[in-house]
Amino acid sequence: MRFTKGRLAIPELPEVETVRRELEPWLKDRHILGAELIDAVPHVKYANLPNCVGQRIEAVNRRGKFLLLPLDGGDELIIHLGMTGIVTAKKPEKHIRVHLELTDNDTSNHLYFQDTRRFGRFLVVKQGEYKSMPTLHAMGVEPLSDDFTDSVFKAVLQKSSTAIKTYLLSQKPVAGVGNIYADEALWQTKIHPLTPSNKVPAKKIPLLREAIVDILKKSIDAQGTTLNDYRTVNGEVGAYISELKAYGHAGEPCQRCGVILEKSVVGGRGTHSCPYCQKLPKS
DNA sequence: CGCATTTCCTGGTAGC
DNA sequence: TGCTACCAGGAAATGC
Repeated sequence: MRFTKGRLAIPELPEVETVRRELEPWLKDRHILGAELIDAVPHVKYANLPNCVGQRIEAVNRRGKFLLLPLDGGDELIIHLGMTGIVTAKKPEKHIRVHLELTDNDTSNHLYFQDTRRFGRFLVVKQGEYKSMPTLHAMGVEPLSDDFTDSVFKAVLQKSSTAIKTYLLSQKPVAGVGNIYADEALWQTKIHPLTPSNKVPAKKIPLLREAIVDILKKSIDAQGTTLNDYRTVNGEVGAYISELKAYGHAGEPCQRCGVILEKSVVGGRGTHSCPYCQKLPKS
């Protein structure tokens, strides 16, 4: 599969972090004056939305791919972009799910959440209470924090025999790794996507950890310098896309060994890997 | 309980 | 050209 013109940029950790940095100066310390649910959507994804009205946004934080906005009344606004979620002050023409009215101190007092494919979430919980959100509740360590060490990563990989690719996507071993970066990190470190997590060779665990960190950091840098408007679907190729070695390159020669890269399905997700470089460990 | 599979949803696109 | 069928994805729900 190739990146075709108009293809959506899937929000992974680097793009969500870019969004967070944009939202912070806009939203921090504003009061929410009104909250309107625009479209008929599964209620659970927009639970308790009216509760945010009257509260002040204390911060704009990120946990994995989730945006967490603590409110001064003890609640927390959670935003997940899913595949197509866009947070914007400019009213979109279609697919608006939420409209917030904010403190009226300039022209940016309206917030719209647009979500074409309805995979996103926009809900209010009591601060830190993620029981209704199993992925967030069981979220692993932040990859860009000092807590993401070799020993921590090794310990969590020992806990599961699930395929390493699937386990990474579960967000349990480390937060924020999506389909693209999972494929990239596994290609980089020559690990077969189906390798049981607890069978990843010990010597490769530090390499995988390092690859995840490096790729995410590099991608954050690329997003920050290349995309002028993170809110829009950008059909042009972003800088990080040109760095991809595996994702989207099935049918092309591996840049390391020249063997044709394969496309497969792992855990129900499109998976790109090199049949020569990425071998399953003998067992 | 743990792991695997299915579901949600819509626009783009391949194929006829 | 117009129609149908299918695919992509993160997280939750369901199945085994």
